[in-house]
Amino acid sequence: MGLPVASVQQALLEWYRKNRRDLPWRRTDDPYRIWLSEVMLQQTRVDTAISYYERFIERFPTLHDLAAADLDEVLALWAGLGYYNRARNLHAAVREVAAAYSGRVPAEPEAFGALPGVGPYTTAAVLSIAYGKPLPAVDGNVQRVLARLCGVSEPVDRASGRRAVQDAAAALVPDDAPGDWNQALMELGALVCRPASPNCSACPLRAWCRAAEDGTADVLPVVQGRTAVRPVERLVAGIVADNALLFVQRPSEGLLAGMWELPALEAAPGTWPSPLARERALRGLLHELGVRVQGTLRFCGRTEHRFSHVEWRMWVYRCDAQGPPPAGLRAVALDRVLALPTATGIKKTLRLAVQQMG
DNA sequence: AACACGGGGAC
DNA sequence: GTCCCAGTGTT
Repeated sequence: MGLPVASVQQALLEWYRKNRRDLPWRRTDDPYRIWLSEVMLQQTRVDTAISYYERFIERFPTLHDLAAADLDEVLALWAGLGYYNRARNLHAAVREVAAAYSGRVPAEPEAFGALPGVGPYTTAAVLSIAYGKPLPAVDGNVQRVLARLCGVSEPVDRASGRRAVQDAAAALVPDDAPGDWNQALMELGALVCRPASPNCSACPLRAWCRAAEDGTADVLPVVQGRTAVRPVERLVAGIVADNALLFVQRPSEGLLAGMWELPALEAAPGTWPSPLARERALRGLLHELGVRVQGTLRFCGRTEHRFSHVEWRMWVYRCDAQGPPPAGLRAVALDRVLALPTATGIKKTLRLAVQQMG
């Protein structure tokens, strides 16, 4: 690699000890809490995760508290954070630790890394921070920092580029303070070696940085690209019966698996080109559900929600119905709807539907 | 190797 | 609008 490893380590660790942010999970040495923070931080910014982490720890202070909890309550605390399989996997993993390891988070990479939701990054991060294991934790920040530091020009989301970064990370991780080192690399990526407009003049590694020398900091890391977002139109039915809104449950697999939402129709853009077409489609849905509609369908408004791979373009309607909720539908009192712990994409439709009731 | 899987903040 | 974040699991 050609890097003076000891000098680089010392420079970055010194910078970290002066510039590290005071984050809640940095005030503990409890492996469970460190693990929770790492799961919440997967594909999630620090600022977003903090309040969720605080609420979670308040409700589940120990691993055993979480293991003893119902999944529904765990998911309710996770609502709005996204990637809900993280919560399911963590809950299952914690139960496994409680049962198979009497509640002690395993310190061996093979055992810990075999738990659901624990991949290579989380294994290295948790075991280095909680147990001092010298494992290189490579996340998006580290990928960017090392691609620039070492001048990796291959795409970092391809095998060759990923391997180059991984090798660099393995060569750099120190034996004595691997947890601080891994966090220092990530902290540098978050505060200085940012995706856009990196602050190279403030960087403790500038003297050794290939990208700074070559002037390529703004083009590294090279990423091949991601798959396009697929647009989907949705007709959403706010059905009011007996002062309550009717909900249906999403399929147990896939996007927002198992969550409750307002009944909806989904199709490719252009399927319902006119108000009449939308109303006719919705009437069909209501009939299928076994809802006895009373009066007219009323348009409440449009809203959009972008996921990582799909975009919902929604029309929200409301109507009144009579009789008890048909099988499979669940009634929620209007004044409780907006307090429901649910995904943001669903919450947007609820706000529209309830707003129009006023 | 490619894709599914949330949501939001920065530009 | 675009990018991408303290990634993992499935196919």
